Amino acid sequence: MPLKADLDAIDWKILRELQNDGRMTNVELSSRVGISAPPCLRRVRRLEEIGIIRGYRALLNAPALGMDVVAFCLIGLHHQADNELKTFAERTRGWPIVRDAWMVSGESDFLLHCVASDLGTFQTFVIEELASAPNVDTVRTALTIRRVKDEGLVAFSAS
Amino acid sequence: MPLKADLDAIDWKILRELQNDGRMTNVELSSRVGISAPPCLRRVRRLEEIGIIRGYRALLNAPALGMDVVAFCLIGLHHQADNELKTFAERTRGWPIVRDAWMVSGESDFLLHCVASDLGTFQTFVIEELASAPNVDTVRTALTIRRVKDEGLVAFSAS
DNA sequence: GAAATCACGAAAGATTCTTGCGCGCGGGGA
DNA sequence: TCCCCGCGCGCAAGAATCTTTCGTGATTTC
Repeated sequence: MPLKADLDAIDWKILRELQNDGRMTNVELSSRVGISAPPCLRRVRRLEEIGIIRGYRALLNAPALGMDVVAFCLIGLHHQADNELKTFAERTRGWPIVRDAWMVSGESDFLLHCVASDLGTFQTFVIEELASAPNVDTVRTALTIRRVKDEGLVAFSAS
Repeated sequence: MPLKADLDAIDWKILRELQNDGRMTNVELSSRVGISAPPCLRRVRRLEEIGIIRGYRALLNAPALGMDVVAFCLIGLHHQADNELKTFAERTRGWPIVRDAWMVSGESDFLLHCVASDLGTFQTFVIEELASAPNVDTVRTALTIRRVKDEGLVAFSAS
């Protein structure tokens, strides 16, 4: 997985299109980026193989699935030694309510993106699991009201 | 977009599979969930039409694309009247560095997920755009060190 | 109990995927 | 300058997939 891959303008167009619609057919994609289907497919395969494209995901509507609570938690630990950080990171992977987690620098050590069916479930999780976990010092919570912007991870210029 | 759709066990399996691999072919998907291809495709189309599936997205490797800085910003506003919130929400949509944004309740009013090519770009954005924006009171920043967990938005039981 | 509704699965045509191959373009080296 | 080589595109064809149509069986409704 090279940290710097040489991508031309067509590669960037492919990435932009697949970030907007990851299920687009290859012929549609090739038409949009201006080449024929076979080289387009070869480029996509290459981008997958070198790790530029990490995978594909359906985006789900959490409220419609009965997941009414989306929240972020900022966690501060008592001790930030390397193995302590790894231990907590491993713990987050065992909590289904935690969907994404980041180790961060700043006022907190971890940021957790949480989804739960209702407020009671989330509060129980925060009190009985999160705040009770070893080495956890502070837990700050931000309940989401609504999503305001939802683009892919990488921005593309308007070319 | 009904808030409560009636989904059976097969629908849930479909959602789980497509959340893990949104580009899976329909025959592969139908095989995994245990039905034949035509009804499987009809179910996927239905899930898309009623808004359970919001779309599909390729997941990109930001560092490999020269995006070395991923950070979260917690924003507090001076005034939280409805039109003030809408104004700031609209502003976030015009900032390419901001990839996702949430309106939140708690100590802050907004949480921004930001991606930039380097620290200088990000700092310039924070100082000259974010903190300088009208009505912005506080800006707290958490630079990410690494991603610790990365699942889809919705958790599925092990069935 | 009869009729209607619903969803599944087989079959077939249309579309897409995937591979193999020939061509043209651009970059060294004699 | 000319030749050779490597790279990537696009055509074409076979394989796989998508998508629709239709018949059947199960469940529900009246």
